[in-house]
Amino acid sequence: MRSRAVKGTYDVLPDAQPAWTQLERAATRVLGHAGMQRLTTPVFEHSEVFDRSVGESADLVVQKEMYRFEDRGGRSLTLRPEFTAGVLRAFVTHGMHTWPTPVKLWSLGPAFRAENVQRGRFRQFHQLNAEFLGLPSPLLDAEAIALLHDLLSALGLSDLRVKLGSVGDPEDRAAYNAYLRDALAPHAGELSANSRARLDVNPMRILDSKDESDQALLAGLDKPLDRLGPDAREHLDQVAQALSDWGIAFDMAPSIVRGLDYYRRTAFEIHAEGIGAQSALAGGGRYDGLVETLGGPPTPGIGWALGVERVFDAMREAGTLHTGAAKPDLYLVPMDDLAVTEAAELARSLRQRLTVTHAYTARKPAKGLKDADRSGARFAALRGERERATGVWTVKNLATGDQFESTTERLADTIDGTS
RNA sequence: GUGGAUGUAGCUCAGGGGUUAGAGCACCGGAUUGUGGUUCCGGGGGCCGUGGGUUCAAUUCCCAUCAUCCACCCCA
Repeated sequence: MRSRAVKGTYDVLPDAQPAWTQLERAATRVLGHAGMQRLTTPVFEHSEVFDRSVGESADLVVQKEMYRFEDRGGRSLTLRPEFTAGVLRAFVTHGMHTWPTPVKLWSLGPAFRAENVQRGRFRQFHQLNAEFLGLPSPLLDAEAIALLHDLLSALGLSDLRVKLGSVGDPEDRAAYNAYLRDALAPHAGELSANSRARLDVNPMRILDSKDESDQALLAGLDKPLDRLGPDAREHLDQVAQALSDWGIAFDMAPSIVRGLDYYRRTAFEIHAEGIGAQSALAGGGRYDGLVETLGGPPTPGIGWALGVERVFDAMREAGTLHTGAAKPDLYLVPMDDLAVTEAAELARSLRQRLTVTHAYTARKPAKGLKDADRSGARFAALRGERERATGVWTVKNLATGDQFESTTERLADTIDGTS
């Protein structure tokens, strides 16, 4: 029995819970005000859902890094490595194409990838995901990016870099891949091993390489953005125009690419400084055609996912992350056995209005007040023979040291009014 | 899969081939049989990650292994 969480997983202790509340509230407000609705889907799906969405040319690693298992009925199931496929599966399952367009959904929860861990990267990690379905309009792309930006701002993050690009339409991508392949093939021997493998499968991914000689070879070549078809170019320009109109700063990213096949046209990422090598807080893109792949009607869509752990990391750097376990309003200290019963009963009745905890055994006042202090309570109320004689509790404001007596009937009012 | 760093108390860490391994914080008790935080005193807690090797002797040195962190890789 190893008393340690599985590699790449972690416990969210009471002290860290407020951050999750903070995130959930911000999302509910910012996304909710845009008419987005919350959707919760299962953490696992039939493996086929992810296989179909991932596509054929995606790196084999993508397959390898999925947590996949057989259940007792022999079904192949997979823990979701991302949200999009499951959300779109639900879109199809529930016939959401008949809902008013666009359908705008957000989700929050864990996802799973069997990767090696490092700062900002876990095996069970969490994403806040958003999908905007049913319209090809560039306005929807801009809205998606703006909402992501607004949500991060609401969380206190201002030092952000928005990178906007486009992977083009499928035919643009095919043409660009062919161009890259032709241009690089004569220099295949100079490419890194990884990039050489990609030359066949998905040459665009070579743009992601950090290898210096790879980048040197790429330096003189056109970027995907240089070779967009007129439609994709027009789409990107309109997204950029909308963002500019709305005052959202961004950088054009000429060589932004995606590992998955289903992306087309708009692709974007948001990065933060100061949180280590894994600096991408969120990323997304347009995936017209994916719903169809999953068995639904042809439906355009765009979406993004925000990495919760990385966002918390950035918020910690920015000093905007909420921390601290919840503390009671009042801590009751029984000073004899009869008072123990009285404290339990009083706590129960006061809990309609206040957060109340108490000692479960008789305590000397010094110990009881120490307990109260450690609980973080604002007030302590003590009860012994002396109080019982007059039907009161001795109440002490633990911050100021002020002390007074109060009947059980008035206790809640007294403390409410003093806070 | 690769590289580097680190594994000693609940936490953060110091130490060092030689008898019972230390500090701060935290925890428990006492000073305090009706008053917390500050202070003082005392106490409980450790297969010094694991296995092997060298040695009269290993927590210390060596090797392996596992784990953690950071980075590479990868990144839906």
